[in-house]
Amino acid sequence: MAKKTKSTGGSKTYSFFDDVFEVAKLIPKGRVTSYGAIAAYLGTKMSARMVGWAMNAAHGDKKVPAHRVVNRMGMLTGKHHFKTPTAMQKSLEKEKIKVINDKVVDFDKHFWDPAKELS
DNA sequence: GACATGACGATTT
DNA sequence: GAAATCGCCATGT
Repeated sequence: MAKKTKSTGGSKTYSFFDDVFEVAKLIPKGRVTSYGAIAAYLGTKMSARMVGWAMNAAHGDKKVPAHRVVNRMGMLTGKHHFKTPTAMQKSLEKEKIKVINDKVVDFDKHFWDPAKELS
């Protein structure tokens, strides 16, 4: 995490947001993770809310697969923030991830824990 | 510069 | 067992 703190000259008060982006980008295809998992990986100081908020900021960064990040129950809570409400589900289905009722099927199987995978 | 709010989660009552 | 509350930091007004 935070390999290179862009804070330098970065007028944009970056911080852990950058880390969240990094982790999000590392999510393998066909896998999903939760806000809390990322938060736990970055540190207890991080709360799931911040991760979600970070994703909001990630809106401008196409490289950030926000569609692979869902809440603890595997629900696509942030789909409303996408260009279209169905873009998120569509993207997941494209990766063989079934989504029913805005919820990821077999979330446990598709769950990707950065703390373990990136350990 | 202070107040309110936001893609959540865990703990406590 | 369910509902209510706190925590956490950044952003926009």
